[in-house]
Amino acid sequence: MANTDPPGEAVAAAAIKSGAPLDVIAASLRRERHRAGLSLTEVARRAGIAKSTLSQLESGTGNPSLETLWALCVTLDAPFSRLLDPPRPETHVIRADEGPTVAAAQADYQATLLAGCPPGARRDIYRIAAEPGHARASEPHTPGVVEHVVIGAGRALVGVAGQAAELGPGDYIRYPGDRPHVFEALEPRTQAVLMSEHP
Amino acid sequence: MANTDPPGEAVAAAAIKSGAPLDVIAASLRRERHRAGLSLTEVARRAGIAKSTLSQLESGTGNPSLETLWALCVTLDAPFSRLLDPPRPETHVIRADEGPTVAAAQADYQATLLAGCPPGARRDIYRIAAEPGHARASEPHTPGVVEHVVIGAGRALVGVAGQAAELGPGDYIRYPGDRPHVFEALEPRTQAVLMSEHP
DNA sequence: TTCATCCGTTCGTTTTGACGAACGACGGTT
DNA sequence: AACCGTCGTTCGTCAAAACGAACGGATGAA
Repeated sequence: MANTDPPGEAVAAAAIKSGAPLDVIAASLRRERHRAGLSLTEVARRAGIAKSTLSQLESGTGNPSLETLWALCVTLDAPFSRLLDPPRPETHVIRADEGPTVAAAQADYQATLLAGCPPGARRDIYRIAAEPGHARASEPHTPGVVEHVVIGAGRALVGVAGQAAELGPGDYIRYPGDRPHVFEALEPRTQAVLMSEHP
Repeated sequence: MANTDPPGEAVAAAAIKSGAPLDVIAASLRRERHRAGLSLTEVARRAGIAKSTLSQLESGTGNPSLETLWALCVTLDAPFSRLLDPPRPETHVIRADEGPTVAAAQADYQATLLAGCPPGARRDIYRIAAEPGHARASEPHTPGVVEHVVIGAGRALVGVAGQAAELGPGDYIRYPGDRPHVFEALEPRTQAVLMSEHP
């Protein structure tokens, strides 16, 4: 497939002005600077760059070098990724019987997407409801993915295939998601929270 | 505090050669290119940059512009952050009665840190065990924080103070963590998973 | 063997990002 | 009023990033 979109997350790519990282960091630089309560002059001084350079960057004119960007990230105490996505938080409730069901291959395994990967985050949160039966085997995802699971009720065999652990209520496991792994309910009405974290 | 370290995550900063993002991306570019099974010439062609430029970047010589980096990220289908941190995932289990208990102001509210903010992520995962009694009120955290809660057992009143929702097993809520918020158990032995997500 | 590709690196040229000085605007003192 | 300091922008200069052509080496086909 061709890659006409920004890297990172497909969802974020769609949300943000496509293919224009310059405008994005321009806005982000201003935002982060104001968040820190600093003047343009002061930030430029601390970062060791000319304030003219910063001025142009914040106005969207310019194509900063890695060193320049790095210096700004350091002084603004902001990770690189924060300069590439906007924020937005609000309260949202999804009841136990609501929400989009993502995987229902059989009726004995249901994954509900609670919080899909928005711009700025690299994780998906699912609610898992599973019944005993065949194990739910997952193919490896993209490299670097880490999955976190906390059991809410019931028991389940979870983890990398061959090294799966038996978990009960309250138990937590973290394992590499880029290898084959399983989720097998051992008791009826097993519930869990699964977080898939992309690198 | 002074910022003599690379941005992003302090832990990563310590792990990686400090203050030298150039060497890091140099190695990352080679790694990602080989992962994609492409030649230097081919990647340069697809990215629309001179292969001499890419050659110098991969050898650690050079200070790429944002546009150049972006083009490479797109053609390599790699998020920005992947070029700045190495990988490392492993399986880890924390049993229901294990793990560092973070907050136990009273015995009726316990938060256990399951996965602290590692390099590359901006979130903490907690297991909450609470008993009815006084509400657990939290002061606002740093701006932009979002909290996610899924109830595992029992019932609880969760959310921004004044707009809290009553949740039962399987229910999910997401709310801005940078405003005062509460977690009040309504039934004995209430269990939940809480994820605090930093911007 | 010779020829044809492809690989990745090196070198000279051109484009451009970073710099520093100067600018006008604004707000607070004296 | 005049003066001071700081704000953010604009402009000319210079160093450096990106380019394109040519290079030597490895591989495979004629």
